[in-house]
Amino acid sequence: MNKLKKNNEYSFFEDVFEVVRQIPKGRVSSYGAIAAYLGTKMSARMVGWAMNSSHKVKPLVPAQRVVNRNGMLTGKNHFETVTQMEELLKKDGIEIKNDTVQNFDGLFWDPSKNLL
DNA sequence: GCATTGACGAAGG
DNA sequence: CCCTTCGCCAATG
Repeated sequence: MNKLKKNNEYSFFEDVFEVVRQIPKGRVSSYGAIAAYLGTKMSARMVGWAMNSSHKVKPLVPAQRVVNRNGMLTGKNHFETVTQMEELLKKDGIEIKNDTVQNFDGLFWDPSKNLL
Protein backbone atom coordinates (compact mmCIF):
# COMPACT_ATOMS: atom_id res chain seq x y z
CA MET A 1 0.00 0.00 0.00
CA ASN A 2 2.67 2.45 0.93
CA LYS A 3 6.21 2.66 -0.35
CA LEU A 4 5.19 3.76 -3.83
CA LYS A 5 3.94 7.13 -2.68
CA LYS A 6 4.61 10.02 -5.00
CA ASN A 7 7.59 11.60 -3.35
CA ASN A 8 6.44 15.03 -4.40
CA GLU A 9 2.87 14.61 -3.35
CA TYR A 10 2.38 14.17 0.35
CA SER A 11 -1.12 13.25 1.30
CA PHE A 12 -3.11 16.07 2.69
CA PHE A 13 -3.28 13.87 5.71
CA GLU A 14 0.10 15.15 6.77
CA ASP A 15 -1.06 18.68 6.16
CA VAL A 16 -3.98 18.07 8.44
CA PHE A 17 -1.73 16.57 11.09
CA GLU A 18 0.61 19.51 10.88
CA VAL A 19 -2.16 22.04 11.29
CA VAL A 20 -3.72 20.15 14.18
CA ARG A 21 -0.36 20.05 15.94
CA GLN A 22 -0.25 23.83 15.68
CA ILE A 23 -3.39 24.15 17.75
CA PRO A 24 -2.31 25.85 21.00
CA LYS A 25 -3.07 24.23 24.31
CA GLY A 26 -6.42 25.20 25.66
CA ARG A 27 -7.77 25.90 22.21
CA VAL A 28 -9.92 23.85 19.84
CA SER A 29 -10.60 23.85 16.15
CA SER A 30 -13.11 22.38 13.76
CA TYR A 31 -12.78 20.03 10.81
CA GLY A 32 -14.25 22.64 8.50
CA ALA A 33 -11.77 25.30 9.57
CA ILE A 34 -8.82 23.00 8.94
CA ALA A 35 -10.28 21.87 5.65
CA ALA A 36 -10.76 25.48 4.65
CA TYR A 37 -7.15 26.27 5.52
CA LEU A 38 -6.03 23.42 3.31
CA GLY A 39 -8.25 24.66 0.52
CA THR A 40 -10.70 21.79 0.64
CA LYS A 41 -13.19 23.65 2.78
CA MET A 42 -16.04 21.78 1.19
CA SER A 43 -14.68 18.46 2.34
CA ALA A 44 -14.47 18.65 6.08
CA ARG A 45 -15.14 14.93 5.98
CA MET A 46 -11.73 14.31 4.53
CA VAL A 47 -10.17 15.99 7.55
CA GLY A 48 -12.04 13.64 9.82
CA TRP A 49 -10.97 10.77 7.62
CA ALA A 50 -7.38 11.89 7.92
CA MET A 51 -7.70 11.94 11.67
CA ASN A 52 -8.50 8.28 11.39
CA SER A 53 -4.78 7.72 10.90
CA SER A 54 -3.79 10.35 13.44
CA HIS A 55 -3.24 7.73 16.09
CA LYS A 56 -0.62 5.88 14.08
CA VAL A 57 1.56 8.77 12.99
CA LYS A 58 4.82 9.51 14.81
CA PRO A 59 4.12 12.75 16.68
CA LEU A 60 0.70 11.98 18.02
CA VAL A 61 -1.80 14.44 16.72
CA PRO A 62 -3.93 16.18 19.38
CA ALA A 63 -7.07 15.10 17.61
CA GLN A 64 -8.98 15.78 20.78
CA ARG A 65 -8.64 19.46 20.01
CA VAL A 66 -10.49 18.98 16.77
CA VAL A 67 -14.24 18.85 17.02
CA ASN A 68 -17.10 19.48 14.70
CA ARG A 69 -18.52 22.92 14.01
CA ASN A 70 -20.94 22.46 16.88
CA GLY A 71 -18.09 21.91 19.33
CA MET A 72 -19.28 18.38 19.95
CA LEU A 73 -16.75 15.61 20.54
CA THR A 74 -17.97 13.52 17.67
CA GLY A 75 -14.70 11.65 17.35
CA LYS A 76 -14.42 10.54 20.94
CA ASN A 77 -15.67 7.16 19.87
CA HIS A 78 -12.52 6.69 17.80
CA PHE A 79 -10.13 7.19 20.68
CA GLU A 80 -8.72 4.44 22.83
CA THR A 81 -11.53 5.07 25.22
CA VAL A 82 -14.60 7.20 24.80
CA THR A 83 -13.54 9.23 27.83
CA GLN A 84 -9.99 9.81 26.60
CA MET A 85 -10.93 12.74 24.42
CA GLU A 86 -12.78 14.77 27.01
CA GLU A 87 -10.20 13.93 29.64
CA LEU A 88 -7.43 15.28 27.45
CA LEU A 89 -9.40 18.40 26.74
CA LYS A 90 -10.11 18.90 30.41
CA LYS A 91 -6.37 18.65 31.07
CA ASP A 92 -5.95 21.48 28.60
CA GLY A 93 -8.31 23.51 30.70
CA ILE A 94 -11.25 23.08 28.39
CA GLU A 95 -14.57 22.43 30.02
CA ILE A 96 -16.57 19.61 28.54
CA LYS A 97 -20.26 19.25 29.14
CA ASN A 98 -22.37 16.55 27.59
CA ASP A 99 -19.58 15.71 25.12
CA THR A 100 -19.55 19.31 23.97
CA VAL A 101 -16.86 21.97 24.36
CA GLN A 102 -18.10 24.81 26.51
CA ASN A 103 -17.38 28.32 25.30
CA PHE A 104 -16.45 26.77 22.01
CA ASP A 105 -16.80 30.10 20.25
CA GLY A 106 -14.25 31.65 22.60
CA LEU A 107 -11.82 28.73 22.48
CA PHE A 108 -12.10 28.30 18.75
CA TRP A 109 -8.76 28.54 16.96
CA ASP A 110 -8.81 29.34 13.29
CA PRO A 111 -5.61 28.27 11.46
CA SER A 112 -6.23 30.69 8.64
CA LYS A 113 -6.36 33.56 11.14
CA ASN A 114 -3.72 32.54 13.67
CA LEU A 115 -1.38 30.27 11.78
CA LEU A 116 -1.54 31.95 8.38
C1' DG B 1 -16.15 -0.59 -11.45
C1' DC B 2 -20.24 0.72 -8.81
C1' DA B 3 -22.30 1.27 -4.18
C1' DT B 4 -21.73 2.38 0.63
C1' DT B 5 -19.71 4.71 4.35
C1' DG B 6 -17.36 8.33 7.07
C1' DA B 7 -14.38 11.87 13.43
C1' DC B 8 -18.63 17.34 8.59
C1' DG B 9 -21.20 21.29 7.09
C1' DA B 10 -24.56 24.12 5.06
C1' DA B 11 -29.14 24.54 3.40
C1' DG B 12 -34.01 23.39 3.19
C1' DG B 13 -38.54 21.95 5.15
C1' DC C 1 -36.20 25.77 16.11
C1' DC C 2 -35.49 20.66 15.07
C1' DC C 3 -34.97 17.32 11.75
C1' DT C 4 -33.93 15.77 7.07
C1' DT C 5 -31.38 15.96 2.72
C1' DC C 6 -27.62 16.93 -0.25
C1' DG C 7 -22.83 17.81 -1.30
C1' DC C 8 -17.60 16.57 -1.00
C1' DC C 9 -13.59 13.47 -1.58
C1' DA C 10 -11.45 9.35 -0.56
C1' DA C 11 -11.31 4.60 0.90
C1' DT C 12 -13.32 0.19 1.40
C1' DG C 13 -16.48 -3.69 0.19
